[in-house]
Amino acid sequence: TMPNSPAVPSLQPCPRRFFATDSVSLARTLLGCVLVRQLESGERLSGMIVETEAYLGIIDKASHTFGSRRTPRNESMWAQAGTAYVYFTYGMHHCMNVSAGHKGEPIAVLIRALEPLEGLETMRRLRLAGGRRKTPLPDRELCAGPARLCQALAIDRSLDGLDLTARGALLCIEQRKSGCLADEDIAIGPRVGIRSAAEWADKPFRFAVANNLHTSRPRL
DNA sequence: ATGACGATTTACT
DNA sequence: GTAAATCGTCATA
Repeated sequence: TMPNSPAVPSLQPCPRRFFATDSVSLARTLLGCVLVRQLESGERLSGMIVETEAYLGIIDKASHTFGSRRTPRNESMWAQAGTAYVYFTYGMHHCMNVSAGHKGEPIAVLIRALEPLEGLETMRRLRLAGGRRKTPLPDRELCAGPARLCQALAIDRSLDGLDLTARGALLCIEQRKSGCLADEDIAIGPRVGIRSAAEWADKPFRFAVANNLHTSRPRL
């Protein structure tokens, strides 16, 4: 894809201050931004962020840092804003978050779905390589889920702790020069896959680009 | 050392 | 709708 192709909006790297806010605000402003993965081979994979979830830290029963839990695994959630927090779960899946707030405040935003933009062919190959899928893979399922997008963009624990604002980083986020989405273009609902979190499970901390077809199930 | 669990995905009934 | 796949992580001992 050419640098200023009509398919990709005009972009600029998100600066530190973009991430240094509460996780609900960041979850909303990340919608429409582009997650870019620079492969070691030099190839560029990217997709527009179309679905996110906010995790509010020590008070949030659904958060990995609930009750100030601090372990080697979740250390990146405590790091400065704009740090990648990649964790491994269910014995086979990776999920990617972006830390928010400030250093020492363990809040983050989970990236749940992307609309693929660059490197679709490589994404398809990566998605087939890891999984045990037998049926054909539609483009709208390439990155429709937190573990699916990590598989498609080759994101694993080796990228945990990465500074997304560093120049030339293997992983970074770019924002549209035209600004963030309008409120009416954002769909809101409860977070997915949270057990035993009672009242926190129902809070409206899941956000998606309204009417976008590349989001995960259940649709908002 | 051991055991329970998980911010998921896939296939199948 | 249900269940299996699969193992790092963490709490308990």
